[in-house]
Amino acid sequence: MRLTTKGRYAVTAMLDLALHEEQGPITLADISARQGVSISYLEQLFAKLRRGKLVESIRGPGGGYRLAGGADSISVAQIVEAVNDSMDATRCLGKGDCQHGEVCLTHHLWSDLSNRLRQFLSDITLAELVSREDIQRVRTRQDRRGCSSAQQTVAELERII
Amino acid sequence: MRLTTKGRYAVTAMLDLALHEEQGPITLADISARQGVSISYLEQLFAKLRRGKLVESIRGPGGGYRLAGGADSISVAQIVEAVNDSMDATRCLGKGDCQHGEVCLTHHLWSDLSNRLRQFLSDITLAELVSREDIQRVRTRQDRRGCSSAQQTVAELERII
DNA sequence: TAATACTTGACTGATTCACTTGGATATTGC
DNA sequence: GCAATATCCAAGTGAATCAGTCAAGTATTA
Repeated sequence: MRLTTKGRYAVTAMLDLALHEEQGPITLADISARQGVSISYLEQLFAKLRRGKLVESIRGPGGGYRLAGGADSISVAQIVEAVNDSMDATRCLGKGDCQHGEVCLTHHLWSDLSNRLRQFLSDITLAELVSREDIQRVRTRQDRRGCSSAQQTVAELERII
Repeated sequence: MRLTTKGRYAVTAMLDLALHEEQGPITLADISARQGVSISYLEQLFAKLRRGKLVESIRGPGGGYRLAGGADSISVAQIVEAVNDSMDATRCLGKGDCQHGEVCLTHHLWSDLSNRLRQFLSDITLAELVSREDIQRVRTRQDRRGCSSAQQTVAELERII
């Protein structure tokens, strides 16, 4: 399980899709403008998300992308694994070159950790992320700084609801 | 929070250190031989782990590295953050270039997820990883394949105990 | 038929990864 | 003091990945 900025871009884009689900197909141009990622790069990411059956594409005018399933059926782990092609086969697995036992031991410890991390991210769905933040943002709005201001609150909530 | 093979190497090396804690200072040559990572690369990783005060070094013959604190006081999150220098300042934070509100929204959703992940990895200590695996490995020894064989079990357990 | 928007492929500069080389410094045992 | 050990440190390297560009397609709608 690898977690880089690439995965973050993918999750962010999928979140954007989830937030505008009711608006019909979303174009990459929209996501690019809102999230500050180049269209060309989004194309690459969505090609993989499409292969992973996480999004559906509608071609032609009025087309775009939409979530392949409900936001509650798409986990963060799925998104990250879709864009990070081919996780590294962890040395001993498959090749079986852990004669000493020691190599295998710590490898297994890492494997255990990696599985727990994957499970953790599998339990977090897009829907859950969005809904949690919906509640939290209204409650702690006044305490924040930098990203948000009082004027923006209304506009943002309008988009959510 | 970034998670790459670099972080995996670091965690694996620290696990190796925790497993041989009672043997006194462990040399990088030992870790290199056991974990299959080059000494020079380990040097770079341990330079950062040392700066992060996660390990202590003893120079000269008979020297090596040992955990700076107890294995129960060192978390996986600490290790990963020590070797991955400087997490990316997530665009809008600081610069405040999120006029539209939308950029900030999904950014905040990601930030929420990132914090949860960090919390998750902060709760997992080296000691917990090692002890959990100790129990698990004996219990499920027979069910596994590839990495382990019946003959290796005794040798491995001897090293643990 | 023209405009829209996805699809695919090749390519590029920048960065990171994993490693190498070549030293220097500190400590130990003789 | 001297040689062996082992950490420290800096620079550099090939390969891979990142993030983006460019240039063609194809499918759909108005």
